[in-house]
Amino acid sequence: MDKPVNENQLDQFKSLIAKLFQCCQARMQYQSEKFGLPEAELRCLILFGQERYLTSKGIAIKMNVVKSRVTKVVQGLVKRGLIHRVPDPKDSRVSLLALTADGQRKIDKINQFIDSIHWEVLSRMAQEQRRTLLQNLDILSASMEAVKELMV
Amino acid sequence: MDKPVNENQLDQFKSLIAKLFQCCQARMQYQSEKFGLPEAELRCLILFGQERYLTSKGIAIKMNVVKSRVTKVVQGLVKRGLIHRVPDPKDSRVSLLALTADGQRKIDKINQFIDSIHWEVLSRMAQEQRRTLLQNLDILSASMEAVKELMV
DNA sequence: TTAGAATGGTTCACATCATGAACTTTTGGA
DNA sequence: TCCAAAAGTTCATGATGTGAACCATTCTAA
Repeated sequence: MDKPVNENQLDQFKSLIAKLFQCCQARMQYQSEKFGLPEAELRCLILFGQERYLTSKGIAIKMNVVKSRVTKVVQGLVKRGLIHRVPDPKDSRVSLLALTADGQRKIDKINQFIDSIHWEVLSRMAQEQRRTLLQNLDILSASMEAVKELMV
Repeated sequence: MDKPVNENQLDQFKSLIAKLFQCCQARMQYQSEKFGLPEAELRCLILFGQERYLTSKGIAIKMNVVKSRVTKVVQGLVKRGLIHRVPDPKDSRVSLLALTADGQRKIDKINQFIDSIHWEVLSRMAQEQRRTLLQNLDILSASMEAVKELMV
């Protein structure tokens, strides 16, 4: 009974996704500039919003990046005084990373900015529209996630 | 009358967008691997799907990249035998770039892959769902586009 | 209990992506 | 005709990322 995906839908979909992607990229570039941090360091810093202490390994997993890369990024953030190392009392191989006061302030400002951008996007539509949009995005993201798994 | 954006919606929205973005990124990495081309060269190659001839300048604009970068990318594609240069008869400063037969074959395969991925995502939902999704994405993309303009 | 495997990090070499300045050649306008 | 603008190239620099080699330290199994 269900009609198959047609050409038009496919093309429209491709172009919409491409636009969304570009907007996200532009936002990240902008915010890197605005806060004077390389994109990777900014992405790393944000992780500390969720957890008080992180290890290099943990960061590598969350950032989906190899551990030697994390070494570099963390060095950058330490040099900037945004995070600092504390030795892990349980295991002397690892050092725990945590925000400094400066880092906390920075992260607050960054999160505020990110929220404001997303808020701005949502606020341009009516409440009802927002609700259905989120429903649809949820379905889309599940579908994309599933296809991504096939792709490995 | 309209309720304002609430915390929950905002967080949900942020996380959905982040997921979509990651899926797109993963797809591009995968396809770069699959076709044995650096991401930038692949992105450049695809531009030739729309137009028969491109100049370095035109590529720079479409890729949103500085012209010296284009020089490098084009060199790569020429070295791989996927595109070739023809002198512009009107202006000897510019060389026109065009696909070789190999390049045409490559681009066909790549587009087929891209279509198949997008098709796969869409085909996981019912026709009616697809229709409303596309409508919603259209609204979203317009809104994001508008916010992006504010951001410059 | 102690040798050897596994784990957490660092360093280094390498590749890709990207910018900006300096430069060459050609074009086009005052 | 001369000079500014435009198209490309080259070069120096920096960010992002991988993978291999290497140290410590910790865990495990004979």
